[in-house]
Amino acid sequence: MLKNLTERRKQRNWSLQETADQLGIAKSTYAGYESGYRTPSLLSLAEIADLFETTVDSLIGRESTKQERIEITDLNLSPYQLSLDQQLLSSDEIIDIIAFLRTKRTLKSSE
Amino acid sequence: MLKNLTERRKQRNWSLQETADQLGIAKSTYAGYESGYRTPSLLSLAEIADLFETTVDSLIGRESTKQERIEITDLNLSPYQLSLDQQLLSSDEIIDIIAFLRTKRTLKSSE
DNA sequence: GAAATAGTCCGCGAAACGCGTATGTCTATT
DNA sequence: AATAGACATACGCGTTTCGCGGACTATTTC
Repeated sequence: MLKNLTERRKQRNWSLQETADQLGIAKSTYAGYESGYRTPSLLSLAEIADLFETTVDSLIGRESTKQERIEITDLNLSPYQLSLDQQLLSSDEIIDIIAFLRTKRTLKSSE
Repeated sequence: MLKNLTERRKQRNWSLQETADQLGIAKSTYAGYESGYRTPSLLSLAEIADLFETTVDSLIGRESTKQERIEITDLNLSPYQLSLDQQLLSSDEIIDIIAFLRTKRTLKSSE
């Protein structure tokens, strides 16, 4: 069940047919998504998100977790960049931090 | 095709079986997602995103245009927490990082 | 009212899913 | 060498769900 799909479309004054045409699918298919009778393929879902300028997470109603955990080793896979004193951390600095922290944690655990 | 699914799992040192168990699906099903041979249902996809603490958009490779900058000195004011190897950084560790990096930067700039 | 437009519902054939099972690889043990 | 266990990969089946075209209904326009 996609969230607010009808509202998004109506805000743009698009008909079911116009919207379906833009997505390259049948009108009845698109209508099925709005009514919840059908679930789009992932590809279609991404296209719908593009068309309505939103995220897939938003369309499927996934709440953004309040306290978001960022794994330092995954930084390059994430949409985040760390900075210190307004200066972005270089990848070398990130590597240094990882090594530094791991060393500290090893020493700490052997006490 | 889900992005970096294998890498995400391996970083957590989970086997295919463990991961599938957490998701409540068959191992071969989960393996199919990693290899790209199968596409999960939306419900499963949301669960996978939850498990790996990421967004569906990220999993399907929709680029988030936001490259969000996180200032380390402001971490306690932000909705983010940093972790290393799945273990949250303590406030002492954050302080250590700040000191460590500032020292490195000072040395670097005096060369 | 008639015609055009927009929205809803249905059932079919095709596609894709989740599953259990079989097989392969690697490591450790006997 | 043979065996066992853990993990990963591949396959094919039955079931489910999809996208589609078209029929039908509702709304708008003239």
